[in-house]
Amino acid sequence: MSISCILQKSAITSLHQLYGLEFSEKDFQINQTKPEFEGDYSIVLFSLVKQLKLSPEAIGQDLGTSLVKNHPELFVSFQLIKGFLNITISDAYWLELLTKQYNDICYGKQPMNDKKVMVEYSSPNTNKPLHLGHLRNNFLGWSVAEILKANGYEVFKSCIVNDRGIHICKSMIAWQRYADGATPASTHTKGDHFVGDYYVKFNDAYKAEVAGLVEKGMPEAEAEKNAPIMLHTQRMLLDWEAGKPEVMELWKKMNGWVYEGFDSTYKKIGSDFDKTYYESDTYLLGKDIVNEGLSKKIFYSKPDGSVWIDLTAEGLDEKLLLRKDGTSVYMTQDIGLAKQKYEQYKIDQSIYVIGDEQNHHMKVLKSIAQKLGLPYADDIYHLSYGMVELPTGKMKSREGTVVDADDLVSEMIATAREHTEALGKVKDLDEAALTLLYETIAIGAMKFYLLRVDPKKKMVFNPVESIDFHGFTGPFVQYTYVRIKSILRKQPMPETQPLEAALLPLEKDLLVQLEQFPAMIIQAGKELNPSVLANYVFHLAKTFNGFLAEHSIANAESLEKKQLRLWLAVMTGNVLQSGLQLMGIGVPERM
RNA sequence: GGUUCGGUAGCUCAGCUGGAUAGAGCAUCAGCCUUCUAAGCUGAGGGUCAUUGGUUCGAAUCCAAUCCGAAUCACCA
Repeated sequence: MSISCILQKSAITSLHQLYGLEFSEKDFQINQTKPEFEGDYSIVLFSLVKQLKLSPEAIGQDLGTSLVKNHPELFVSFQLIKGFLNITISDAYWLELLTKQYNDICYGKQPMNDKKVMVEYSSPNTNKPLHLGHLRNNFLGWSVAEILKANGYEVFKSCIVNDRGIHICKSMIAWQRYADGATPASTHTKGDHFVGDYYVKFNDAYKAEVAGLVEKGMPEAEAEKNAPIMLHTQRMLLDWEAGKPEVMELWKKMNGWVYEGFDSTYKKIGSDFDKTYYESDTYLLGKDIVNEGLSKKIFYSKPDGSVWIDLTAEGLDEKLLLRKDGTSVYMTQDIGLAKQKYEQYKIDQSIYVIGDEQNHHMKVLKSIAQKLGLPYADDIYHLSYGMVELPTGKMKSREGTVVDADDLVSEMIATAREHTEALGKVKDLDEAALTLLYETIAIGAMKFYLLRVDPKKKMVFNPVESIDFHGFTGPFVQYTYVRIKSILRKQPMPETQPLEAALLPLEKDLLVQLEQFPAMIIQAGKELNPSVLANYVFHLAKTFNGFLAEHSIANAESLEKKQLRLWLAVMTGNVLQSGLQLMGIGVPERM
């Protein structure tokens, strides 16, 4: 239990002893004491005034005295300033924390809680390469999964690959028409980019055909429907659904190229999945649920045979679930897949990491599940994140302003190399170690940059700012870790002795922050928000650097101080490493 | 038009379950490398927390209205 929780519980007990009244956590707040005042944690007294009909000063005096009397080993003194009761925690408490936890790799991790969660993220289309938006999604999903693990959940990472449909046929048609047998290997192109290029070629050809038809006097809307290449593509989709061998073969071949490309990108950015679903396997799911809904009269048929649900009472609209020809739509298969996940993995919660443009869809999905009375309906959670924009505005594929994931990774690695070479601190490392180092820095910078903001909010990706390795960045935190490692390599650990000397303010600041790490993990898990950790880890690194500028470890005033500071360094290093790890960011030993 | 989300320093963002003089980073300016990695540290300037009203001992935070911006409201996925 964190010290602020202990303080709150103790205060509740003291208030009961003093005034005979029951209070709860909601009745008063505990804050960290502002640096300009003496003390570590503050109890805000105002909210108690009304209930106790006493002045804040009187309450503070009573409460402070009682706390110190009841727990002299924890609370050594108090100061009463305006309506704030500032409590000073004993050095013994902080020293004990350090002694017990300084070298515990698992510090901050919560015990297993028997709950199972699935986190679905990434969800690529197999007709184009991954871009910046996918990166935010991947980093978020992976990090949230790790954070949940640290909170004691059993977590399954899943991915649904959008590998079928009209858009996939588009690149297939274009390849048939224009590739003349070219392959990723023959053109030395990464498979997903190769296929993506044909998707672009399709759109160019389609546009040209539409323009041609319009020129001949056809209205635009009609031209869009009747362009030969589009009709051709639609025929191919029907052939695909009928399982026509040559279409299936082409489809498998081209998707294979894409997967090869995706695999190498995923490997580079450190994304992985416990289970991959393919839409080609799941797109027929959910039809049994439609029948169930019809028999329960939750769904209804229209005269043309299509099946709908009326959600107007929920403030939503009517939603189609089965077309008149009996084929299912996006929503139908999502309902089916939700059920499959629940049944296969016995999960208690299903988290979907999907952009906020699908808020409506996910709300409808959950609402349908609830209406059907499905047992897992309430456990469907949409982790909705905002779009990534550029300083010039939104990314638009039509205008070629989409930031490609692979390009970005290569640029970041190149920048990391430049920086590192310019500083010249690791000239003695061999080529393999250097390659690893550049990747660790580059990927760390990208992940930190995309995870440091609240996922719910849309964010601006500034290419210039993103390659800055100073300040509120991943490399800054990594660098702090590297400094710690460097010190620990050079300073032998003195023989352990009990710590008793009084803590200096900067030493205590560090301990106060280290003590908050478990609470941060819990908060990040509750909010499904890695930015909590990004902020925390940055502050901790900042505090450590400040501490290091002021106090020497090698030439500490005494052997005891040296041991204390080495332990502080070890623990700070561990916490930085764990915190970064929860964001998918690795730490180098040198940089 | 309906629904949802957002508006905090020049820029990017914290803070939002109400609490002390609103914080970081970048950018700008001024300092700090014969001692543990300067990808660092210290300091300065920079704010009508969109606007107005309300609730409260106390509001960036809660409520209402207004203004501005975004997403969405497909027999696409």
